[in-house]
Amino acid sequence: MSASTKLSTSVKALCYLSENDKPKNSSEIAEHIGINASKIRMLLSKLGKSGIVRSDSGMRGGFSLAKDPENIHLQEIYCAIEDRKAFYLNVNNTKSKGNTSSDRINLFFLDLFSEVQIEIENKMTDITLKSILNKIKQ
Amino acid sequence: MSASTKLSTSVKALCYLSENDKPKNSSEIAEHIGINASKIRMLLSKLGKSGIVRSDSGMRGGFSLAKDPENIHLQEIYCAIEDRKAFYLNVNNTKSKGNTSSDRINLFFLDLFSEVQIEIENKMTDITLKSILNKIKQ
DNA sequence: ATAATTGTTATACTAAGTATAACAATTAGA
DNA sequence: TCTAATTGTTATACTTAGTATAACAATTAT
Repeated sequence: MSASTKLSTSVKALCYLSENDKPKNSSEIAEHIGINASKIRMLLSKLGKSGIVRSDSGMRGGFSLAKDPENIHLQEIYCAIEDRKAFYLNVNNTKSKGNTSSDRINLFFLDLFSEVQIEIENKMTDITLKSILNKIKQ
Repeated sequence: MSASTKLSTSVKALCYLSENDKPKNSSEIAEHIGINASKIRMLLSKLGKSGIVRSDSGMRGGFSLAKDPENIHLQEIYCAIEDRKAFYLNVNNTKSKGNTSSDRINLFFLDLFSEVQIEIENKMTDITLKSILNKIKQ
């Protein structure tokens, strides 16, 4: 599952949870989104560790939002489900970490991609689950 | 080869060509960059079709820059070597292209990613091969 | 003719992504 | 205490994308 797909899938699950007071189990969420229940559990388990959702094991268990939608930021969701930086881009890393022209071009691109990275992070920090809910509701 | 690796590899090749008046063949370029000659030919062939490099077949053939470094933009290089849009991100596309909440969330992310896309393109349009050469030379 | 070269296709292999299943651990309720 | 429902995690099988290289027809200078 690509980083961007994980992100959109997580948001779908969180939007669904926001519509319900009672906990929803992974099968219900999975069916609503159209994705496998194991996968949704893997994602929501991570969101649980970051304190975005609450999960209860056992009978009558399930998932529910642990915070208000206006206090859940896209950036926070992303960090919860992904280890590496958002939309990480690579350069062809040469063996030498010296100072050849190839090394310096790699550095140039790493800097450029890192700038892009920061811009994306800033953009995501400004977006809350609440604002997404407002945009998508009709 | 990922989009970002193709881009950095192409720039390495173009920088190398800019240092030389005489055409360089794929073996020389490949050895300088530390990559397979076939691969470099695949990339430079595309850059040739976009008029960024000139390629001559046959004995004493090879590759050379077809334009001044100040007239070669990163965006142009990217478009030459890549069909799809830069750093394309996906959402989990549901079967229905209807108007379910999942569909609307997909649209939200497609819009967001498209904004990011435009910002990256603008950034790349401002960067010329000449400016990269200046930055990396010592 | 010959040798060097590009442009393109093909091959073999590895890594990443996708979809799903399996099951121990946990918990509510009979 | 037993049972059924549930999470959290690991495992499996399969498909797709990425990586590295080779092969060879077409082209061209000598």
